[in-house]
Amino acid sequence: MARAGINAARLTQTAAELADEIGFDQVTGSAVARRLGIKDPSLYAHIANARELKVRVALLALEEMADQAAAALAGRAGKDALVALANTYRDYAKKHPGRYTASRFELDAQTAAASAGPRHAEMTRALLRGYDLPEPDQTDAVRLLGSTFHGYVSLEMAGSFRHTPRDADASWAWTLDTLDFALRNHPRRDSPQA
Amino acid sequence: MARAGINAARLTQTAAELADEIGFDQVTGSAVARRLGIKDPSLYAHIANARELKVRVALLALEEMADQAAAALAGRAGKDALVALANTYRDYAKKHPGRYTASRFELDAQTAAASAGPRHAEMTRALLRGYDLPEPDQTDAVRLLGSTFHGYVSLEMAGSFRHTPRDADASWAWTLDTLDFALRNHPRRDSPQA
DNA sequence: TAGCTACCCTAATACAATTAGACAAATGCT
DNA sequence: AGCATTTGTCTAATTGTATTAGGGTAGCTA
Repeated sequence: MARAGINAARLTQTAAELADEIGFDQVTGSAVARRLGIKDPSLYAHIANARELKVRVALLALEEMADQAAAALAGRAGKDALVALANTYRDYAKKHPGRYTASRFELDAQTAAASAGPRHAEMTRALLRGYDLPEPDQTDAVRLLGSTFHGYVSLEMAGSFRHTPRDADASWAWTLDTLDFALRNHPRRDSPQA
Repeated sequence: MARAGINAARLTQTAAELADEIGFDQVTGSAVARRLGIKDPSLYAHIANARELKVRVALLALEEMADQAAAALAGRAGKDALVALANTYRDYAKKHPGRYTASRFELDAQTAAASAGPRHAEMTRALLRGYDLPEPDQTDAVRLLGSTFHGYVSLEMAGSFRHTPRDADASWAWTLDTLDFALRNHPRRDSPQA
């Protein structure tokens, strides 16, 4: 049989496309093999198991999002930067729902540490420098922003906002306004007294 | 063969327990049947398919959380109520991680409408009356709170906060402080001019 | 060009989901 | 109690996914 020219990157790419089409949870090694015109067992020349395929899609998504976030943040600060970062995630999820879901796939500690995951936290932290928060508030704010962005995107993706007439874009804008307001005006922790 | 005394409720209960032990994604009809000492095909006398089992666990979780939220909110208002509601979700997720994950399982529109899901939104809305927001801000705030609560809980559950020394409880408290502050002080939309 | 390695295949196993059909247990009617 | 019906469980069988073992060849390498 002729060589099919498969490698782990192509499997990952195909799995990512499939995820966006049919949902990350529906992605299966068999489906990927089928789409590439190879037999299931051939997968195992390139990946260890089906889980690795999902992990690779997760890593791809984290990296794509981090790259897009970095591009969106370039040259921006303050609320501008906040909005740019937030929209990067939301837009990515709209365009690549399967990959976005993949990005929430649970990685083991080492894989997570080596992934683009930490870059996201770093970018959020960088953005927050514009708000001049003392530690540990800055860390808390990183968590608040990550939580709200992810929560909003995932609820919206799940359709939770479709039952109320209010436009999801408008609520999103209001949410970002509110976060910006809160971070700018949140009572600062007492500075150490003299 | 003797009757095993199975019904849909017992299947659901068992599936929920299993979810908390091994993770919602790992719950399988076979595993539930195994635990109950029956054969796989016997499941189908009680449920239509494996998806229904997951849907039922999701509905159970939504209802348990709604009941606990209602109890926690009783007699509270303002920030007190906000904290009580938020902690209900976070505590439930800590105690029942599999069920919590199940509660995010995507339901079709009709099932979702008939579920306890809407109660959650109503309770959040009720709580927000203490903040006296005009519409559509109130709706936006419902979405903000839902997003932040869910986002925080799901990131924490996924271990995203374990890599930074800052205590997750402390960040949570700060987050709730910040939301309360934002909702109390957020610039109100202009009232209609005379 | 002989051989090595990588890659793809077929064959086979195991587990999950599901359907069909047999049969006994519970239920209910008379 | 006696009989019919419904219900709950089983065995057998099918399909799809994940995975291992082992064979054969394409294409590089010496």
